[in-house]
Amino acid sequence: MAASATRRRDWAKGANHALREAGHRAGGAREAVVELLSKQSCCLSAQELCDRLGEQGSNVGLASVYRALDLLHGMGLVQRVDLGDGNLRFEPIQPGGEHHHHAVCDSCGRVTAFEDERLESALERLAGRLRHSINAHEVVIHGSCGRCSSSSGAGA
Amino acid sequence: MAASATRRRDWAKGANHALREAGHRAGGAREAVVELLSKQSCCLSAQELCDRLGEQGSNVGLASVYRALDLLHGMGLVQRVDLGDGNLRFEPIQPGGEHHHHAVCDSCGRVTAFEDERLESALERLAGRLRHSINAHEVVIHGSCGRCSSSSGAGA
DNA sequence: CGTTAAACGAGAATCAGTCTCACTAGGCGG
DNA sequence: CCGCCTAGTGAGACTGATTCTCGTTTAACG
Ligand SMILES: [Zn+2]
Ligand SMILES: [Zn+2]
Ligand SMILES: [Zn+2]
Ligand SMILES: [Zn+2]
Repeated sequence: MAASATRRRDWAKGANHALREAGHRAGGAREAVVELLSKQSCCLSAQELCDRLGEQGSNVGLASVYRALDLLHGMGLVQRVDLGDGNLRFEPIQPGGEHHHHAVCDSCGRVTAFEDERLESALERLAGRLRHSINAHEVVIHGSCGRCSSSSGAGA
Repeated sequence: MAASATRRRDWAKGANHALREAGHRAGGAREAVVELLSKQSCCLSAQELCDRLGEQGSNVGLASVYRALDLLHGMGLVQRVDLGDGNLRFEPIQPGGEHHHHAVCDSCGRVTAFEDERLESALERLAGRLRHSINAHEVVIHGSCGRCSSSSGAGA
């Protein structure tokens, strides 16, 4: 989908702009993280980001990746995703609010992203019933992916 | 609520029974973990469980706590709760499906448990729309708790 | 009781994430 | 264009949660 590619490019542009606005310099490592992040369709761990940057020739330190992610997270530009395997992952937050959640297959470990409009509105309505404002929400489903559940017992 | 106390006792009984059925011996450490877990209204970290057991006189090793939790989790008797603070927490899964989710205050760090029937049914309906079976789900809300949001701008 | 292997406790090992520090380089006035 | 100042950076030390290891304990079963 071309629209999504455009959106990602916009996200990178917006993120860099926001960083400038907030008084941050244009460091190479951080821009590399932003650019790589903008190309992902789903979440990556800090280590994965660091490795991929290395493969691309940008030798970015892991600490810088964490620094950049932390900053971006603090500015509401990326969300942390915790799939329960002990590794935090990160993905861009689209300004339009478009986002997805994750389903983890407990048999094969595969992570599937899904969007669901009804779930989102259910979560919005939930806000009205809680004495707690909702800045962000995270939903993680555990179960068997289509592949594993069709092949009968889904070996652990 | 007495019903809930009964349910918790039932959970402990059921968990111990399931462990026997699965061919596990009745070890003191594991039983202590099960019993302590069954008394909690919300999730605890492994370290907290270990500390509390120590206070009660049961000198249970941290490794045994992890072992027990891992086993129980593998048997679908406890759920891991990840609130994003780097500590996994654990709580019993009630066989009846009654459970709650968690809202984290990004200002003060307080964790609030909530139950919401409508959210649960929304999640059940979601299952029908995904090519992914749902064995478990986890919802974490981030925002400001009632206390923090009432005191004006709720610091980042 | 004696045998056997699961369960246990203590501490070592691992590993994601954070912190430190000397060094590099972006931004800016001269 | 040059040099200063500080934010940004990379390597590696550090931390703390979780897992692994290993010698000891003890439940289960005859
Ligand atoms: Zn994703
Ligand atoms: Zn699968
Ligand atoms: Zn609060
Ligand atoms: Zn639920």
